[in-house]
Amino acid sequence: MTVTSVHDPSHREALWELEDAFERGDLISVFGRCTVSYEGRAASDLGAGDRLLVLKPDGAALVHTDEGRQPVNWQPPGSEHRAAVREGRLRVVSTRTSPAETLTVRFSDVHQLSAMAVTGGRDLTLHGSEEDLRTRILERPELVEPGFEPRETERPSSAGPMDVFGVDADGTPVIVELKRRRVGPDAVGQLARYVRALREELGAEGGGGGSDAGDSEESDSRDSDSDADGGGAPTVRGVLVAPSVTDRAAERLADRGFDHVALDPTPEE
Amino acid sequence: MTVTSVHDPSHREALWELEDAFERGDLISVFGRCTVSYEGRAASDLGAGDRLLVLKPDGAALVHTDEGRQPVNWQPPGSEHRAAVREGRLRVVSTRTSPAETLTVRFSDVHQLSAMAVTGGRDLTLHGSEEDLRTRILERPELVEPGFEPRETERPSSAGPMDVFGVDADGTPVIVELKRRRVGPDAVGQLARYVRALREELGAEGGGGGSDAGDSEESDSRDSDSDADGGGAPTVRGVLVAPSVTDRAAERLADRGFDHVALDPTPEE
DNA sequence: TATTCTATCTCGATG
DNA sequence: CATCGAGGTAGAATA
Repeated sequence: MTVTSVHDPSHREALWELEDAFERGDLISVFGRCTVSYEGRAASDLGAGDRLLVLKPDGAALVHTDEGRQPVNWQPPGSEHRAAVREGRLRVVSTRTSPAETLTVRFSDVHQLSAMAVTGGRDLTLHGSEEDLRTRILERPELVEPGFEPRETERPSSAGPMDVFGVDADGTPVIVELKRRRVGPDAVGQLARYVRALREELGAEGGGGGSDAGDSEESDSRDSDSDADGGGAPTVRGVLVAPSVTDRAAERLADRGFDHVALDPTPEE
Repeated sequence: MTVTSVHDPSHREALWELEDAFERGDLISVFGRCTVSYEGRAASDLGAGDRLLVLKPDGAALVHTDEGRQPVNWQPPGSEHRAAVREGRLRVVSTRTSPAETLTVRFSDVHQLSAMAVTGGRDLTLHGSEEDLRTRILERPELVEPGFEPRETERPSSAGPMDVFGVDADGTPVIVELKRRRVGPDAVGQLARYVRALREELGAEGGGGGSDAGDSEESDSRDSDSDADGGGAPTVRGVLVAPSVTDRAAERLADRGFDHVALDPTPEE
């Protein structure tokens, strides 16, 4: 049988089952009353209570209470689990290095322990991610605007890689920033850095402007005012593609002369 | 007994136990072979495999494989769990609204089902958080620098509340930004926004300068060059308190004339 | 290994 | 309800 399970075991019985399960590489769940302490990147203590301890063969450990999506305490994958009986009580310790951290679970009662050998089915297919959005736009560029032609994805710049780079119907360079969900002002800032970087790049190429284009990501009002269509700086358009934007983000988009295209990562159902 | 547990139940038996456990408000764990599908903020499908399903009385649902700290699929607290047998198979569905999302787990085999009534011990005490760092600095301001006097925490500004605001030995205003761990350039940007906001505020108060101090968070090189000690703008110092900074962040700190104080949230052991 | 960015982030505070 | 920021964020991609 793929599952072993003991109900109200003694602490010693629980220890035997745990060690066997570690040996087999099982996925383990333990119900019991316990205290939990953690020390590592931070430190925490949790008093006695009924909880669910999950131990995975990859080294992950999770302590769950009856509330919340997050475990109340945990240990990341790559940790090592050990179990022992001390003073007649089951104790499970999970440790890892870099950073050094330790999770200790001390049981006063073990109510139920189960272990299962896990096989197969690790291939999750997720739809509706930012990559889906990129795919969708490359297949149907007119969703951005009529006449838009994608030229490159992940085009490098001094401000990092742009999501999509292309030209509009007039041949003007367009930088498209993709977000799979509603965005705040930070996304506009990101787009602004790309636009500024490309303006400097094209300016340097065509005429006088920006030197080696290094670090100053946050200065934007150097060649102020004539942002939208070319004074001294070359024209580069910025388009933010996202399902929606916050009010602040909309203000900033308007300030910068950028456009927003409302688009979901998945076709409307 | 606080725990009920069935080994290799029929799908109908599993359903009965589940419904009883829902009724009692138990914390539930189910081992079994299943497929999982999610639809809501995104969409995903997961083929057949052995997994652990955790159902919480607060509505949270977690599907764990043998790897990773994160569940492969989940539903947040506030969802509603329902169970049924369809075509002879146990099916668990967890739904919530706003946003509308649904998690469906279809079992081909149920290996083990346990349910426990959970009591007590929800009071986690965590040490080493950003708040600990703030407390530590307020108690020992000299850790920032000799002569530093904290005046306010969470002082409001047009760029949001500052972590700690005070004055240095010369009476110069100092903005302190706290981070509990190693920081990148983003934290410097955050600090820069506070400093700029306060300069505008003080400038408007004292003399001519900045108008209504609204949105343009990312322009910084307006009164360039004489940043560090007063040209036209009033002098405001920025100090970043964190255990360490990345190279990029260090460059930016130097550019802005800001200081870095290396400090952990907890006293060295 | 270290850094950067995304996430069905989660979670809490706040307007 | 939306927004904002912290997190022992986790996890992936990248240099």
